[in-house]
Amino acid sequence: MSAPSALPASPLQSEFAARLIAWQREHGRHDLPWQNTRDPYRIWLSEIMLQQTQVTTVIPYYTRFLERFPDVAALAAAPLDDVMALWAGLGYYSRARNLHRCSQAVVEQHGGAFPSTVDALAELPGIGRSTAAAIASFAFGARATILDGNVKRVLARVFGVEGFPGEKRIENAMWTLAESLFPKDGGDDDISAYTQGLMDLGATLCGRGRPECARCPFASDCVANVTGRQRELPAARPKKAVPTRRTWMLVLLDGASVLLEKRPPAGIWGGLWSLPEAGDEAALEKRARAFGGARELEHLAPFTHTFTHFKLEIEPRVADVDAGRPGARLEAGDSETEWVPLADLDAYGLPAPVRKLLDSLRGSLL
DNA sequence: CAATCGTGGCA
DNA sequence: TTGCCAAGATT
Repeated sequence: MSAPSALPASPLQSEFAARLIAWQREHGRHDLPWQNTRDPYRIWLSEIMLQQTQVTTVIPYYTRFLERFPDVAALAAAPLDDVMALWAGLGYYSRARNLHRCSQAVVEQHGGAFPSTVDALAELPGIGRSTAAAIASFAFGARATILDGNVKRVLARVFGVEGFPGEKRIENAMWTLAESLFPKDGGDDDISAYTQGLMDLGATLCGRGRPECARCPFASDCVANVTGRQRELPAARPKKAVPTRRTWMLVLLDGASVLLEKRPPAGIWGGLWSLPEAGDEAALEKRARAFGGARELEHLAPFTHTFTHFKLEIEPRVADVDAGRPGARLEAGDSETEWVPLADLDAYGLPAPVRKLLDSLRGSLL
């Protein structure tokens, strides 16, 4: 076990864990909904939801999810559509698909009990190295370090790690550093406090905006604080141009029912229900006719939805089913479609902008 | 290994 | 208003 060659040795390395554990016990968070349990199911669920997602966003989803699926067997037995509906709005929907697959793997391959080692956990869908370490350390007291966004920020500042942490070489160095800092001894409670302390320090005192260095247990040793470079560490992500895509969405109404189309299992909004789309006005008119819609498409106000990697300009169109036309209310093509009463939309997993669009429409129609 | 994959909050 | 990115994993 040697210090990472790319990083300078710090006198802090031997004291880091003990100081962090003490700080966590005194000043860390102890009452989040997924704390004060060693149930690997609850811990796993929270860790998956918290991937790239802030605590305040997760809490209501977590509560609802646990009510509906109180244990891994209940989740494994549920239809994927039900899981997607509960996940809708939380984003990164591959997490929900992998969550469902993972629950079934736990039931079918592990007898319904989560494995207790980092390596076995990391074999499961949706569980990578850091999430495996979080679950294993919280639920089973395993001696494995996490490395999430909080830890990267703390390490970059305290130890002065240069370079963008998303870059492979920098991330590798941080894994080595994080492992070298893990407490050499201590029981399960110490390990939990340590792992939680890494997260708490990054999420509370050492946030991205204005770190509260005066309250930090590492203030006197922290490279960023001592050199006044809190704003420059960790290095920012390299900027990239954000491309714009454009899509036409069809709100096809039959009375108080709307036509939904299930999205492909992979790609953006994979596995959610959405509105039928087309790449231009004429193609959407053609699709509307194929579904039994009237010829005239009413224009609604276009709007833009911004993703991390691109902007999507949405051109919404509304049409009614042409009741007098033979073959009205068809379900054409090989895509999966359903007519859904507007009052039942809550049971369907819709993309956030589609949810907003239909909610506003429902308000004006009813 | 760099790109992909959501959404909402906040500076 | 715009930019930035949060308890990352997968391909």
